[in-house]
Amino acid sequence: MTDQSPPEKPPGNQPRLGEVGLTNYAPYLMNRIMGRYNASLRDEMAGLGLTTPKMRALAVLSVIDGPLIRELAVYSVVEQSTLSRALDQLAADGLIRRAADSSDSRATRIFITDAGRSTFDTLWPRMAEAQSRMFRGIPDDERRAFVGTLQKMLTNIRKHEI
Amino acid sequence: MTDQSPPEKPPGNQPRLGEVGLTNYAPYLMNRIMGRYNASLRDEMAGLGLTTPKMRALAVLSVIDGPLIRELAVYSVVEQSTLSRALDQLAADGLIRRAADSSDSRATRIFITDAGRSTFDTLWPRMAEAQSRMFRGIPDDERRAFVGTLQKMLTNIRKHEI
DNA sequence: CAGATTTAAATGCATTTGCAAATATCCCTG
DNA sequence: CAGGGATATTTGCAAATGCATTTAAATCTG
Repeated sequence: MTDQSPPEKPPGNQPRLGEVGLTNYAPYLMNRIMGRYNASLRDEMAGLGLTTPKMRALAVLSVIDGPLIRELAVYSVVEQSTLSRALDQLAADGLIRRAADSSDSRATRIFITDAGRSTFDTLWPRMAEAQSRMFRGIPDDERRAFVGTLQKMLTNIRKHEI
Repeated sequence: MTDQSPPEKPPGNQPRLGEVGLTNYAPYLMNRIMGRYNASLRDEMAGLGLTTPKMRALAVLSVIDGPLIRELAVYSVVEQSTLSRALDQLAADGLIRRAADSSDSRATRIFITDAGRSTFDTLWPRMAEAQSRMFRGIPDDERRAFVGTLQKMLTNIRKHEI
């Protein structure tokens, strides 16, 4: 990849970040916003004995019933090995339950317990608040359009994912 | 904040995540998209001896000249202690330079070196590509609106930040 | 202006992370 | 149906992370 090799795609040379500016580079803005969102929940989670991976797993499990661990890893955006250990802790705390898959004995399905659901229910209002704060002063239709764009983006990056 | 205390805002009780659905909860979508974006750059960065914190610091420094470390931490979305150590490595590799602030001898300002700029220039095309991939098939005006909303969101969460 | 308080940055340390390898099982091919 | 990959999950281990503390310097207060 030397300075002389032609770019892979036609669009010519990319503008420099300096020209785009940080605040016009979407991934930067998104990382910054999510950094704050995640940090704002950390304290609340710590009070419930949860970490980010544990919370994300619970959140997904509150919506999706009995996924495989590898599916849960994708949905909850947590590395598989990290998730494996997070699940150990959640199981030890009785918030989830591992169950052997009926047709594939390599696989494990994860189910949230009543205790897990109740823990998540304690946390959810804070997550909803955090979202409201993010969107404060942004009209509903703009918000809807924004989420619509996010959904398209997820489809784009999902190529080889679940 | 018990179940009886009135909510801060009129909208009554928050809907459950189950009702909203993961794919209508913006923070979930954003975390998932950024997880993929960050992962897609990790290999490229590893080849340049960079980690996510180091890359973020370089990216910000390519745009903002000589910030204080604490400012750089905010802009680059990296914990101050993590950044401190990332800067050690970047300095050892000659990609940045620490310089005592002239008016406050507690403070340190960080400057990117030519080598640092050139390393970042190698990485930037991949970052730009990653962004293009995210936005594939999304029309320009929708993209602009999306970034506009992100900027509003950044303002919202920025309350006590820089 | 002395003492208390705040602020900037670095560091100690226990925990967390993620890559790579190990383990167990499944599936495909000849 | 045996053997050679795939695939699901866990685990070993070194490195990275982040909280809390330390150090040093600035600023506020009476």
